[in-house]
Amino acid sequence: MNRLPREWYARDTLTVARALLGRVLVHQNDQGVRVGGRIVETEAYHQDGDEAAHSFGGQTARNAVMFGPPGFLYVYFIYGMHHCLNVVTEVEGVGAAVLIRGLEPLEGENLMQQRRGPKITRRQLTNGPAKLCAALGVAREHDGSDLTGTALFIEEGTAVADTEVVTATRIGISKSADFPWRFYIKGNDWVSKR
DNA sequence: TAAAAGATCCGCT
DNA sequence: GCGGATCTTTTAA
Repeated sequence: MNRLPREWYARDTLTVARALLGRVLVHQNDQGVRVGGRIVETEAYHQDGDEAAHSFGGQTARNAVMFGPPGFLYVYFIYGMHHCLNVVTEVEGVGAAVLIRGLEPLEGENLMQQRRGPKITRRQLTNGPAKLCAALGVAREHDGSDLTGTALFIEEGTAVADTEVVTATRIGISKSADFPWRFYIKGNDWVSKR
């Protein structure tokens, strides 16, 4: 399966957020063990006019990766106990990224279960941004990882038809909350509901 | 130097 | 459905 090239990410953030649905996010360790899943829910964040974005108001030490070149991973720590995983978009200098909110498990489910705990159902493994981060074993040390590299990458998978895509407002934010910048696959079990 | 808010999840009611 | 856990980042004094 081919990995998406860097120029694929160097486009309009909303376009990339929509196009990421159906792609496969994979984390492969040194032993070649793969853990991955199909992206079923995303949210776009952009520095222009989007008060909810970390990049709104300019570059800081935390959000520096968002302003870097596209095709890299932006991981941040939130609420004192959770990590969230983003894909950097647009050309270098623009602070924009796409939050991955939902993943359908495809590979390495045993390892996911191990990381998430024994009482977790299959659907609870990855139906939320912090959950999929834990399931994939992604944390702050992966902030700034190259998505065109060999450890963390996104394969092209299968694009999703427009009839299967739902556009909605974003979740869990208080500012710019009415922007329809959330995309998910209709009826999929791993979309974080609400 | 301190304080408050935050792109969340889980367990209890 | 509601609130607690828990800590990093940012902003203000």
